[in-house]
Amino acid sequence: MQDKKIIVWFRADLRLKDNPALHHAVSQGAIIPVFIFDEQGAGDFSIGDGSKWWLHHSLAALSDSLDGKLQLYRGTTAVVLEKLIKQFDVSSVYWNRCYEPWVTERDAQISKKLLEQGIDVQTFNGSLLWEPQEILKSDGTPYKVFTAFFKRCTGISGDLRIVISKPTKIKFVPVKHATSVEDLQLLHHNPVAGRFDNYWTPGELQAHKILQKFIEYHLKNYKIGRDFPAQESVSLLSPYLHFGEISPVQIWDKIKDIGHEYASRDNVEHFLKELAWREFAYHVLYHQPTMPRKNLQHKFDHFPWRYDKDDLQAWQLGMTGYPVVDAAMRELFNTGYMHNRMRMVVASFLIKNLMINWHQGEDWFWQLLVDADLASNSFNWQWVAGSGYDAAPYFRVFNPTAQGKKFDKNGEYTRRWLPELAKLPDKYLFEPWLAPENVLREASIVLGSTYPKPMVDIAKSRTRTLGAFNKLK
DNA sequence: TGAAATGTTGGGGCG
DNA sequence: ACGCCCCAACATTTC
Repeated sequence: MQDKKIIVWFRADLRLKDNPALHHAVSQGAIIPVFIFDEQGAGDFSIGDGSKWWLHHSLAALSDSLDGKLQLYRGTTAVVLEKLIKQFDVSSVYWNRCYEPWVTERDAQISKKLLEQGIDVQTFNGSLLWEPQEILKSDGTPYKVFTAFFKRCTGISGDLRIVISKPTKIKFVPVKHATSVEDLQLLHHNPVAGRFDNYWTPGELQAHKILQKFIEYHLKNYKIGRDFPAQESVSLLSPYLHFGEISPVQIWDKIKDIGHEYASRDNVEHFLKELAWREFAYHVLYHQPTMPRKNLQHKFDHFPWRYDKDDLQAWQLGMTGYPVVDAAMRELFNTGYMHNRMRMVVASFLIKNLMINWHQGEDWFWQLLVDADLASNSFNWQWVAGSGYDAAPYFRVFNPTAQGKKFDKNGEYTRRWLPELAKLPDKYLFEPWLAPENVLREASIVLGSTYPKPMVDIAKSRTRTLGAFNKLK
């Protein structure tokens, strides 16, 4: 009997190990592995420069691991698939599910059309621990509070699927197709290309190396260490997770029973909880598809945001005059990544000191982050803004100076990204405007010239925003 | 996964 | 010895 021909449609699952769609396809016939670059329908959230950069390298890595058999296309997904199906007499299309509203909508249409044509369509869960449609409160409504969500999910954690190993042998349908990763032009006119090259190695292989390194050296101090941006105490797995170079099931499985020789229980559980926050973001996005643009708490709809292009740009480029904020924004600009605590600090500054709409920050992050993820990004911006369901209270405002003194005590992180302040003593590093003339001169700093003066008064701007908030009630 | 404002306590200086 | 004040240190409340 002739082999069944199955298209494995790669999306946010750019890996061979623990890939349900690939695994099932390989066990049932010969495959055509396909990736289609198609951003039609993404609206305001078509792929950003940072993600494009990562995707390029990630696809190159996947293509290598598939012996160059990955078929790459640029175009309308439905059209590409149908053409392939006709050309190669394909019987089945398998893929792992995605959860962005525009993607689920498109995929539902594609699935319907293919089924009507008698094509066998099978979709799988490859990207989440707990899929949103399966987790509901006893009253049938989605969760709005993390703790309850977490309790429910971990209560049924025995239901997590077993990690699937890499297919031992893959049979490919012979396909002649010349499009290479370069032809997708993901690095074409991409301003971050080159800039990010020094910091990352995308790909499945590296994802596992990084996880291993994290477990060996950093997990033991995760709970406390994760607050200090100069330390390497965080996993750095977020971009790998976003593109599916590693799955949350693989990570969860590897971490959950870690022995005491590597890390204590509270460190392990704290890390697992962070994975669960990602799940919660997907849960809320799935059930509330307007999350990327609409306040989850509607009373925020009447908030009198300022729109000031220059202020926004000063924030974007790390020229606010607050060293901790600027260091973090430069880290983002140069690497496509920002440490978690710093994300909270810069978001708080934009929203609560500059009083600029969280959408502006969301967009800038979306453009640059290599781990830009619709669910996590919009969820967390709403978290900081206070407009989310289970969000930080609105009045929680970070003070960049205090955050620096607390979490970057010896200025290692701040100096790393702000070389122009490198020679400033610790005492004034987080508030250079207080430094005496001679200290500034010693450090070769001219405020307003080599480094900006603070663009707002922290106390006054905080009061202004809190006042505006109080009027909403 | 805050920070500022306000309240309380207790030790030491001093008349 | 005692009361009073000051203020640091910590706790609580408020935004």
